[in-house]
Amino acid sequence: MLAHTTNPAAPASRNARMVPPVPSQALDDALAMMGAVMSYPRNAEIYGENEPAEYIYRLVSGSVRTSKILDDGRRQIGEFYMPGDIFGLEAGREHAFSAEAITDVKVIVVKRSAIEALAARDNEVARQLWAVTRRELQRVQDHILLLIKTAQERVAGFLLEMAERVKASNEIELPMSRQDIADYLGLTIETVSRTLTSLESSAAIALPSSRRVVLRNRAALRRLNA
Amino acid sequence: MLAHTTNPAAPASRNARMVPPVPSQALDDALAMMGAVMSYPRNAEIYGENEPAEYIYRLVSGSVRTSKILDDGRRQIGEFYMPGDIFGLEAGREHAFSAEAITDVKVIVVKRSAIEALAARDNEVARQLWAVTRRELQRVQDHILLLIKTAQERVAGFLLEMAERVKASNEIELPMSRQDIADYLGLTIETVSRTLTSLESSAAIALPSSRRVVLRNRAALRRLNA
DNA sequence: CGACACTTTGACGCACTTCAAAGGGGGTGG
DNA sequence: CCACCCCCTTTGAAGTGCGTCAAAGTGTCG
Repeated sequence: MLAHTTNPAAPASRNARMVPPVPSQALDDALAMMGAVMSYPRNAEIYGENEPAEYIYRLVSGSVRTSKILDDGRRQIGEFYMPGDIFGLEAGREHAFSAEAITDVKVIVVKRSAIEALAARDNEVARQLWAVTRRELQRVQDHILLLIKTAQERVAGFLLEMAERVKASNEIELPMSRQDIADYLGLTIETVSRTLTSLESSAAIALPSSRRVVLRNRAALRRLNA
Repeated sequence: MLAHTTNPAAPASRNARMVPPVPSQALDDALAMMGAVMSYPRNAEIYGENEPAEYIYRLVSGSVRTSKILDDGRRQIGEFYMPGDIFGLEAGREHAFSAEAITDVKVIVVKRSAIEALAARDNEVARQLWAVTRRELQRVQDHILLLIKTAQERVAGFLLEMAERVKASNEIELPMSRQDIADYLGLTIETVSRTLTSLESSAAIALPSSRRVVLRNRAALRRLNA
Protein backbone atom coordinates (compact mmCIF):
# COMPACT_ATOMS: atom_id res chain seq x y z
CA MET A 1 0.00 0.00 0.00
CA LEU A 2 1.31 3.43 -0.89
CA ALA A 3 0.67 5.30 2.28
CA HIS A 4 -0.76 8.78 2.19
CA THR A 5 2.27 9.72 4.26
CA THR A 6 5.04 10.99 2.06
CA ASN A 7 4.77 14.03 -0.14
CA PRO A 8 7.72 15.01 -2.28
CA ALA A 9 6.00 18.21 -3.37
CA ALA A 10 5.81 19.57 0.16
CA PRO A 11 6.14 23.37 0.18
CA ALA A 12 8.93 25.04 2.12
CA SER A 13 7.93 24.68 5.72
CA ARG A 14 7.12 27.37 8.25
CA ASN A 15 9.84 28.44 10.59
CA ALA A 16 8.34 26.49 13.43
CA ARG A 17 9.71 23.01 13.10
CA MET A 18 7.76 20.62 10.94
CA VAL A 19 5.58 18.02 12.49
CA PRO A 20 5.76 15.46 9.74
CA PRO A 21 3.17 12.75 9.55
CA VAL A 22 4.35 9.73 11.43
CA PRO A 23 4.83 6.84 9.04
CA SER A 24 2.72 4.28 10.79
CA GLN A 25 1.98 1.53 8.39
CA ALA A 26 1.76 -1.25 10.93
CA LEU A 27 -0.52 0.80 13.14
CA ASP A 28 -2.74 1.96 10.30
CA ASP A 29 -3.08 -1.59 9.05
CA ALA A 30 -3.95 -2.80 12.52
CA LEU A 31 -6.57 -0.10 12.93
CA ALA A 32 -8.07 -0.87 9.53
CA MET A 33 -8.15 -4.53 10.47
CA MET A 34 -9.61 -4.25 13.92
CA GLY A 35 -11.71 -1.15 13.53
CA ALA A 36 -15.25 -0.29 12.62
CA VAL A 37 -16.09 2.67 10.38
CA MET A 38 -18.43 5.17 11.94
CA SER A 39 -19.99 8.33 10.58
CA TYR A 40 -20.87 11.48 12.46
CA PRO A 41 -22.80 14.44 11.09
CA ARG A 42 -21.52 18.01 11.34
CA ASN A 43 -21.34 19.22 14.96
CA ALA A 44 -21.93 15.79 16.47
CA GLU A 45 -19.98 14.91 19.58
CA ILE A 46 -17.66 11.97 19.03
CA TYR A 47 -16.72 11.74 22.68
CA GLY A 48 -17.12 13.98 25.69
CA GLU A 49 -14.77 15.47 28.21
CA ASN A 50 -14.37 13.16 31.23
CA GLU A 51 -15.80 10.17 29.44
CA PRO A 52 -13.72 7.03 29.83
CA ALA A 53 -11.26 6.88 26.94
CA GLU A 54 -12.32 3.50 25.58
CA TYR A 55 -11.62 4.01 21.91
CA ILE A 56 -9.06 5.54 19.65
CA TYR A 57 -9.95 7.02 16.31
CA ARG A 58 -8.38 7.41 12.93
CA LEU A 59 -9.96 10.13 10.86
CA VAL A 60 -10.89 8.95 7.38
CA SER A 61 -12.65 12.00 5.99
CA GLY A 62 -13.79 15.37 7.25
CA SER A 63 -12.35 17.43 10.11
CA VAL A 64 -12.54 17.13 13.87
CA ARG A 65 -11.87 19.54 16.71
CA THR A 66 -11.15 18.74 20.33
CA SER A 67 -12.30 21.27 22.89
CA LYS A 68 -12.73 21.96 26.53
CA ILE A 69 -15.27 24.25 28.15
CA LEU A 70 -14.01 26.22 31.14
CA ASP A 71 -16.17 26.87 34.16
CA ASP A 72 -17.01 30.37 33.03
CA GLY A 73 -18.10 29.22 29.58
CA ARG A 74 -14.97 30.06 27.66
CA ARG A 75 -13.99 27.35 25.22
CA GLN A 76 -10.51 26.26 24.26
CA ILE A 77 -9.88 24.24 21.12
CA GLY A 78 -7.16 21.67 21.73
CA GLU A 79 -6.36 20.62 18.21
CA PHE A 80 -7.84 20.25 14.77
CA TYR A 81 -7.57 16.86 13.10
CA MET A 82 -7.40 16.15 9.40
CA PRO A 83 -7.82 12.92 7.43
CA GLY A 84 -5.16 10.38 8.38
CA ASP A 85 -4.72 11.81 11.87
CA ILE A 86 -5.20 9.64 14.92
CA PHE A 87 -6.96 11.14 17.92
CA GLY A 88 -8.48 10.10 21.21
CA LEU A 89 -5.06 9.03 22.42
CA GLU A 90 -4.32 12.26 24.17
CA ALA A 91 -5.85 11.34 27.49
CA GLY A 92 -5.20 9.21 30.51
CA ARG A 93 -8.02 6.89 31.42
CA GLU A 94 -10.49 9.68 30.69
CA HIS A 95 -10.68 12.12 27.84
CA ALA A 96 -9.33 15.49 28.82
CA PHE A 97 -11.08 17.14 25.89
CA SER A 98 -14.24 16.41 23.99
CA ALA A 99 -14.12 15.73 20.25
CA GLU A 100 -16.66 17.06 17.75
CA ALA A 101 -17.17 16.70 14.03
CA ILE A 102 -16.54 20.02 12.28
CA THR A 103 -17.88 18.63 9.02
CA ASP A 104 -19.55 15.31 8.37
CA VAL A 105 -16.86 12.80 9.23
CA LYS A 106 -15.97 9.16 8.86
CA VAL A 107 -13.66 7.59 11.40
CA ILE A 108 -12.24 4.17 12.09
CA VAL A 109 -12.89 3.30 15.72
CA VAL A 110 -10.86 0.76 17.65
CA LYS A 111 -11.14 -0.33 21.23
CA ARG A 112 -8.24 1.00 23.18
CA SER A 113 -7.87 -2.22 25.11
CA ALA A 114 -7.59 -4.13 21.84
CA ILE A 115 -4.92 -1.92 20.39
CA GLU A 116 -3.02 -1.95 23.67
CA ALA A 117 -3.17 -5.72 23.79
CA LEU A 118 -1.78 -5.77 20.28
CA ALA A 119 0.93 -3.32 21.28
CA ALA A 120 1.95 -5.64 24.08
CA ARG A 121 2.61 -8.34 21.48
CA ASP A 122 3.80 -6.26 18.57
CA ASN A 123 6.62 -3.90 19.37
CA GLU A 124 6.28 -2.12 16.08
CA VAL A 125 2.71 -1.15 16.93
CA ALA A 126 3.81 -0.07 20.41
CA ARG A 127 6.56 2.08 18.91
CA GLN A 128 4.13 3.73 16.52
CA LEU A 129 1.58 4.46 19.21
CA TRP A 130 4.31 6.17 21.16
CA ALA A 131 5.36 8.08 18.03
CA VAL A 132 1.80 9.29 17.49
CA THR A 133 1.70 10.56 21.06
CA ARG A 134 5.03 12.34 20.60
CA ARG A 135 3.79 14.00 17.45
CA GLU A 136 0.72 15.14 19.35
CA LEU A 137 3.00 16.55 22.01
CA GLN A 138 4.93 18.49 19.40
CA ARG A 139 1.73 19.93 18.00
CA VAL A 140 0.60 21.05 21.42
CA GLN A 141 4.00 22.62 22.07
CA ASP A 142 3.74 24.51 18.78
CA HIS A 143 0.27 25.58 19.84
CA ILE A 144 1.72 27.08 23.02
CA LEU A 145 4.17 29.10 20.96
CA LEU A 146 1.25 30.55 19.02
CA LEU A 147 -0.59 31.54 22.18
CA ILE A 148 2.10 33.89 23.44
CA LYS A 149 2.19 35.95 20.27
CA THR A 150 0.28 38.94 18.95
CA ALA A 151 -3.03 38.50 17.13
CA GLN A 152 -1.37 38.96 13.72
CA GLU A 153 1.28 36.38 14.51
CA ARG A 154 -1.27 33.90 15.78
CA VAL A 155 -3.46 34.17 12.73
CA ALA A 156 -0.51 34.08 10.34
CA GLY A 157 0.87 31.05 12.16
CA PHE A 158 -2.48 29.34 12.05
CA LEU A 159 -2.81 29.86 8.31
CA LEU A 160 0.67 28.53 7.66
CA GLU A 161 -0.03 25.50 9.82
CA MET A 162 -3.27 24.77 8.01
CA ALA A 163 -1.68 25.24 4.61
CA GLU A 164 0.98 22.74 5.53
CA ARG A 165 -1.49 20.22 6.82
CA VAL A 166 -4.01 20.25 4.03
CA LYS A 167 -1.18 20.35 1.50
CA ALA A 168 -3.28 22.26 -1.00
CA SER A 169 -1.07 24.53 -3.10
CA ASN A 170 -1.83 28.06 -2.00
CA GLU A 171 -5.57 28.11 -1.74
CA ILE A 172 -6.87 26.47 1.38
CA GLU A 173 -10.40 25.64 2.39
CA LEU A 174 -10.89 26.10 6.11
CA PRO A 175 -13.39 23.60 7.47
CA MET A 176 -13.80 25.47 10.76
CA SER A 177 -15.71 28.60 11.66
CA ARG A 178 -14.24 31.88 12.81
CA GLN A 179 -15.37 30.98 16.30
CA ASP A 180 -13.39 27.74 16.15
CA ILE A 181 -10.31 29.61 14.97
CA ALA A 182 -10.77 32.22 17.69
CA ASP A 183 -11.06 29.55 20.39
CA TYR A 184 -8.00 27.77 19.02
CA LEU A 185 -5.93 30.94 19.06
CA GLY A 186 -7.21 32.39 22.32
CA LEU A 187 -8.69 35.43 20.57
CA THR A 188 -12.20 36.71 19.96
CA ILE A 189 -14.04 36.14 16.75
CA GLU A 190 -13.93 39.86 16.04
CA THR A 191 -10.17 40.01 16.39
CA VAL A 192 -9.72 37.02 14.07
CA SER A 193 -11.97 38.63 11.50
CA ARG A 194 -10.26 42.01 11.72
CA THR A 195 -6.84 40.40 11.50
CA LEU A 196 -7.77 38.44 8.39
CA THR A 197 -9.10 41.61 6.84
CA SER A 198 -5.91 43.43 7.65
CA LEU A 199 -3.78 40.61 6.20
CA GLU A 200 -5.84 40.92 3.06
CA SER A 201 -5.27 44.68 2.92
CA SER A 202 -1.55 44.12 3.18
CA ALA A 203 -1.76 41.64 0.28
CA ALA A 204 -0.44 38.74 2.37
CA ILE A 205 -3.58 36.78 1.68
CA ALA A 206 -6.78 36.93 -0.36
CA LEU A 207 -10.21 35.90 0.87
CA PRO A 208 -12.35 34.76 -2.09
CA SER A 209 -14.93 33.66 0.47
CA SER A 210 -14.94 33.51 4.21
CA ARG A 211 -13.85 29.88 4.33
CA ARG A 212 -11.32 30.14 1.51
CA VAL A 213 -7.92 31.67 1.96
CA VAL A 214 -5.26 32.21 -0.68
CA LEU A 215 -1.75 32.63 0.64
CA ARG A 216 -0.32 35.32 -1.62
CA ASN A 217 2.84 36.02 0.31
CA ARG A 218 4.08 33.26 2.55
CA ALA A 219 7.28 35.12 3.27
CA ALA A 220 5.28 37.97 4.75
CA LEU A 221 3.21 35.56 6.79
CA ARG A 222 6.33 33.83 8.02
CA ARG A 223 7.80 37.15 9.00
CA LEU A 224 4.70 37.90 11.05
CA ASN A 225 4.98 34.44 12.52
CA ALA A 226 8.16 35.73 14.30
CA MET B 1 -20.14 17.41 41.29
CA LEU B 2 -18.31 15.13 43.65
CA ALA B 3 -15.29 15.21 41.43
CA HIS B 4 -11.67 14.53 42.31
CA THR B 5 -12.57 12.98 45.64
CA THR B 6 -10.25 10.07 45.13
CA ASN B 7 -7.37 10.76 47.47
CA PRO B 8 -8.36 11.66 51.01
CA ALA B 9 -4.82 12.55 51.98
CA ALA B 10 -4.28 14.85 49.03
CA PRO B 11 -5.05 18.51 49.48
CA ALA B 12 -8.18 19.39 47.53
CA SER B 13 -6.86 19.55 44.02
CA ARG B 14 -7.16 22.35 41.52
CA ASN B 15 -10.03 22.16 39.12
CA ALA B 16 -7.70 21.31 36.26
CA ARG B 17 -7.33 17.56 36.34
CA MET B 18 -4.50 16.09 38.31
CA VAL B 19 -1.39 14.90 36.57
CA PRO B 20 -0.30 12.25 39.02
CA PRO B 21 3.22 10.92 38.96
CA VAL B 22 3.45 7.93 36.68
CA PRO B 23 4.40 4.88 38.67
CA SER B 24 7.37 3.75 36.68
CA GLN B 25 9.37 1.38 38.74
CA ALA B 26 10.68 -0.69 35.86
CA LEU B 27 11.73 2.41 33.96
CA ASP B 28 13.29 4.09 36.98
CA ASP B 29 15.21 0.94 37.78
CA ALA B 30 16.41 0.67 34.23
CA LEU B 31 17.54 4.28 34.20
CA ALA B 32 19.33 3.87 37.53
CA MET B 33 21.03 0.77 36.18
CA MET B 34 22.07 2.09 32.81
CA GLY B 35 22.59 5.73 33.64
CA ALA B 36 25.40 7.97 34.73
CA VAL B 37 24.88 10.69 37.32
CA MET B 38 25.81 14.15 36.14
CA SER B 39 25.83 17.49 37.92
CA TYR B 40 25.15 20.90 36.47
CA PRO B 41 25.58 24.22 38.23
CA ARG B 42 22.84 26.84 38.39
CA ASN B 43 22.00 28.27 34.93
CA ALA B 44 24.03 25.68 33.05
CA GLU B 45 22.60 24.39 29.79
CA ILE B 46 21.86 20.68 29.93
CA TYR B 47 21.02 20.50 26.27
CA GLY B 48 20.29 23.03 23.56
CA GLU B 49 17.45 23.58 21.15
CA ASN B 50 18.05 21.73 17.87
CA GLU B 51 20.73 19.51 19.32
CA PRO B 52 20.26 15.84 18.51
CA ALA B 53 18.23 14.26 21.27
CA GLU B 54 20.71 11.58 22.23
CA TYR B 55 19.95 11.28 25.93
CA ILE B 56 17.05 11.21 28.28
CA TYR B 57 17.28 12.52 31.80
CA ARG B 58 15.80 11.74 35.16
CA LEU B 59 16.06 14.63 37.58
CA VAL B 60 17.52 13.57 40.91
CA SER B 61 17.77 16.89 42.71
CA GLY B 62 17.24 20.56 41.91
CA SER B 63 14.94 22.07 39.28
CA VAL B 64 15.12 22.34 35.53
CA ARG B 65 13.37 24.53 32.98
CA THR B 66 12.98 23.91 29.28
CA SER B 67 12.77 26.97 27.06
CA LYS B 68 12.75 28.21 23.54
CA ILE B 69 13.93 31.58 22.30
CA LEU B 70 11.85 33.10 19.51
CA ASP B 71 13.41 35.00 16.66
CA ASP B 72 12.61 38.35 18.22
CA GLY B 73 14.18 37.43 21.54
CA ARG B 74 11.04 36.52 23.45
CA ARG B 75 11.48 33.40 25.52
CA GLN B 76 8.90 30.75 26.25
CA ILE B 77 9.35 28.33 29.13
CA GLY B 78 8.05 24.90 28.13
CA GLU B 79 7.90 23.19 31.48
CA PHE B 80 9.50 23.12 34.87
CA TYR B 81 10.83 19.79 36.11
CA MET B 82 11.11 18.64 39.71
CA PRO B 83 13.00 15.71 41.28
CA GLY B 84 11.72 12.39 39.95
CA ASP B 85 10.60 13.89 36.64
CA ILE B 86 11.89 12.54 33.36
CA PHE B 87 12.71 15.02 30.62
CA GLY B 88 14.44 15.17 27.28
CA LEU B 89 11.86 12.84 25.82
CA GLU B 90 9.67 15.54 24.42
CA ALA B 91 11.30 15.88 21.03
CA GLY B 92 11.62 14.03 17.78
CA ARG B 93 15.18 13.37 16.71
CA GLU B 94 16.17 16.84 17.85
CA HIS B 95 15.32 18.73 20.98
CA ALA B 96 12.56 21.25 20.40
CA PHE B 97 13.45 23.15 23.56
CA SER B 98 16.65 23.68 25.44
CA ALA B 99 16.96 22.57 29.07
CA GLU B 100 18.71 24.59 31.77
CA ALA B 101 19.44 24.06 35.43
CA ILE B 102 17.45 26.50 37.56
CA THR B 103 19.39 25.49 40.66
CA ASP B 104 22.38 23.20 40.97
CA VAL B 105 21.06 19.88 39.72
CA LYS B 106 21.92 16.22 39.62
CA VAL B 107 20.48 14.10 36.85
CA ILE B 108 20.72 10.52 35.72
CA VAL B 109 21.60 10.47 32.03
CA VAL B 110 20.86 7.53 29.73
CA LYS B 111 21.50 7.12 26.05
CA ARG B 112 18.24 7.24 24.21
CA SER B 113 19.29 4.43 21.89
CA ALA B 114 19.99 2.24 24.90
CA ILE B 115 16.65 2.83 26.53
CA GLU B 116 14.87 2.34 23.22
CA ALA B 117 16.68 -0.92 22.66
CA LEU B 118 15.57 -1.99 26.10
CA ALA B 119 12.02 -0.93 25.34
CA ALA B 120 12.05 -3.09 22.24
CA ARG B 121 12.77 -6.10 24.45
CA ASP B 122 10.88 -5.14 27.59
CA ASN B 123 7.26 -4.21 27.02
CA GLU B 124 6.88 -2.89 30.51
CA VAL B 125 9.59 -0.33 29.87
CA ALA B 126 8.02 0.57 26.54
CA ARG B 127 4.66 1.05 28.20
CA GLN B 128 6.14 3.30 30.84
CA LEU B 129 8.02 5.43 28.32
CA TRP B 130 4.74 5.94 26.54
CA ALA B 131 3.06 6.79 29.85
CA VAL B 132 5.71 9.40 30.61
CA THR B 133 5.11 10.99 27.22
CA ARG B 134 1.35 11.01 27.81
CA ARG B 135 1.82 12.67 31.15
CA GLU B 136 4.00 15.27 29.49
CA LEU B 137 1.24 15.82 26.95
CA GLN B 138 -1.29 16.34 29.74
CA ARG B 139 0.97 18.90 31.37
CA VAL B 140 1.38 20.81 28.16
CA GLN B 141 -2.39 20.76 27.61
CA ASP B 142 -2.91 22.16 31.10
CA HIS B 143 -0.30 24.78 30.28
CA ILE B 144 -2.37 25.86 27.27
CA LEU B 145 -5.40 26.29 29.48
CA LEU B 146 -3.39 28.66 31.66
CA LEU B 147 -2.28 30.75 28.71
CA ILE B 148 -5.76 31.78 27.67
CA LYS B 149 -6.69 33.18 31.07
CA THR B 150 -6.30 36.53 32.78
CA ALA B 151 -3.11 37.40 34.62
CA GLN B 152 -4.67 36.67 38.02
CA GLU B 153 -5.90 33.29 36.87
CA ARG B 154 -2.54 32.38 35.36
CA VAL B 155 -0.60 33.25 38.47
CA ALA B 156 -3.12 31.55 40.77
CA GLY B 157 -3.07 28.46 38.56
CA PHE B 158 0.71 28.46 38.55
CA LEU B 159 0.89 28.60 42.34
CA LEU B 160 -1.61 25.78 42.73
CA GLU B 161 0.31 23.67 40.24
CA MET B 162 3.59 24.25 42.02
CA ALA B 163 2.05 23.55 45.43
CA GLU B 164 0.76 20.27 44.12
CA ARG B 165 4.05 19.28 42.61
CA VAL B 166 6.36 20.10 45.47
CA LYS B 167 3.81 18.68 47.92
CA ALA B 168 5.00 20.93 50.72
CA SER B 169 2.08 21.76 52.99
CA ASN B 170 1.16 25.37 52.32
CA GLU B 171 4.49 27.11 52.15
CA ILE B 172 6.28 26.60 48.89
CA GLU B 173 9.76 27.56 47.87
CA LEU B 174 9.87 28.63 44.26
CA PRO B 175 13.18 27.69 42.67
CA MET B 176 12.61 29.92 39.65
CA SER B 177 12.90 33.67 39.19
CA ARG B 178 10.06 36.06 38.41
CA GLN B 179 11.36 36.18 34.85
CA ASP B 180 11.05 32.41 34.54
CA ILE B 181 7.50 32.54 35.88
CA ALA B 182 6.64 35.37 33.50
CA ASP B 183 8.01 33.47 30.52
CA TYR B 184 6.13 30.36 31.57
CA LEU B 185 2.86 32.24 31.87
CA GLY B 186 3.24 34.48 28.84
CA LEU B 187 3.26 37.63 30.97
CA THR B 188 5.81 40.31 31.81
CA ILE B 189 7.82 40.20 34.97
CA GLU B 190 6.08 43.37 36.14
CA THR B 191 2.64 41.85 35.74
CA VAL B 192 3.68 38.74 37.66
CA SER B 193 5.06 40.86 40.46
CA ARG B 194 2.02 43.13 40.61
CA THR B 195 -0.33 40.15 40.55
CA LEU B 196 1.48 38.45 43.42
CA THR B 197 1.33 41.68 45.40
CA SER B 198 -2.38 41.95 44.74
CA LEU B 199 -2.97 38.31 45.77
CA GLU B 200 -1.15 39.13 48.98
CA SER B 201 -3.32 42.20 49.57
CA SER B 202 -6.43 40.08 49.15
CA ALA B 203 -5.03 37.62 51.73
CA ALA B 204 -5.00 34.72 49.27
CA ILE B 205 -1.26 34.29 49.78
CA ALA B 206 1.58 35.61 51.89
CA LEU B 207 5.07 36.39 50.63
CA PRO B 208 7.59 36.00 53.48
CA SER B 209 10.32 36.47 50.88
CA SER B 210 10.26 36.81 47.14
CA ARG B 211 10.92 33.10 46.58
CA ARG B 212 8.64 31.87 49.34
CA VAL B 213 4.87 31.76 48.98
CA VAL B 214 2.35 30.74 51.60
CA LEU B 215 -1.02 29.68 50.26
CA ARG B 216 -3.44 31.15 52.80
CA ASN B 217 -6.65 30.59 50.90
CA ARG B 218 -6.62 27.87 48.29
CA ALA B 219 -10.33 28.19 47.71
CA ALA B 220 -9.85 31.80 46.65
CA LEU B 221 -6.99 30.81 44.38
CA ARG B 222 -9.05 28.03 42.87
CA ARG B 223 -11.87 30.41 42.27
CA LEU B 224 -9.52 32.73 40.38
CA ASN B 225 -8.28 29.71 38.46
CA ALA B 226 -11.71 29.68 36.73
C1' DC C 1 -37.85 35.20 -1.15
C1' DG C 2 -37.20 35.35 3.55
C1' DA C 3 -35.08 33.68 7.81
C1' DC C 4 -31.23 32.45 10.24
C1' DA C 5 -26.49 31.77 11.20
C1' DC C 6 -22.14 33.47 10.41
C1' DT C 7 -18.99 37.24 9.41
C1' DT C 8 -17.50 41.92 9.17
C1' DT C 9 -17.11 46.62 10.72
C1' DG C 10 -17.27 50.39 14.16
C1' DA C 11 -16.65 52.85 18.66
C1' DC C 12 -15.04 52.60 23.15
C1' DG C 13 -12.89 50.72 27.44
C1' DC C 14 -9.67 48.17 30.00
C1' DA C 15 -5.98 44.78 31.22
C1' DC C 16 -1.66 44.24 30.33
C1' DT C 17 2.69 46.10 28.36
C1' DT C 18 6.22 49.48 28.22
C1' DC C 19 9.30 52.65 30.06
C1' DA C 20 11.27 54.38 34.17
C1' DA C 21 12.98 54.46 38.76
C1' DA C 22 13.12 53.09 43.42
C1' DG C 23 13.60 49.34 46.75
C1' DG C 24 15.53 45.06 48.90
C1' DG C 25 18.86 41.17 49.91
C1' DG C 26 22.80 38.61 49.75
C1' DG C 27 27.55 38.00 48.72
C1' DT C 28 32.35 39.96 48.62
C1' DG C 29 36.09 42.69 49.94
C1' DG C 30 37.94 45.93 52.93
C1' DC D 1 31.52 43.04 60.83
C1' DC D 2 30.14 46.59 58.06
C1' DA D 3 29.81 48.71 53.52
C1' DC D 4 29.24 48.59 48.94
C1' DC D 5 27.62 46.64 44.76
C1' DC D 6 24.99 43.92 41.77
C1' DC D 7 20.98 41.61 40.56
C1' DC D 8 16.36 40.74 41.26
C1' DT D 9 11.99 42.53 42.50
C1' DT D 10 8.61 45.97 43.30
C1' DT D 11 6.17 50.13 42.33
C1' DG D 12 4.61 54.03 39.38
C1' DA D 13 2.80 56.40 35.24
C1' DA D 14 1.44 56.33 30.60
C1' DG D 15 0.43 53.88 26.15
C1' DT D 16 -1.89 50.34 23.31
C1' DG D 17 -3.68 45.97 21.48
C1' DC D 18 -7.31 43.34 22.08
C1' DG D 19 -11.94 42.62 24.20
C1' DT D 20 -16.66 44.17 24.60
C1' DC D 21 -20.83 45.86 22.99
C1' DA D 22 -23.51 47.06 19.05
C1' DA D 23 -25.12 46.92 14.45
C1' DA D 24 -24.72 46.18 9.61
C1' DG D 25 -23.45 42.99 5.89
C1' DT D 26 -23.36 38.21 3.45
C1' DG D 27 -24.37 33.61 2.18
C1' DT D 28 -27.27 29.55 2.34
C1' DC D 29 -31.12 26.60 2.78
C1' DG D 30 -35.82 26.08 3.41
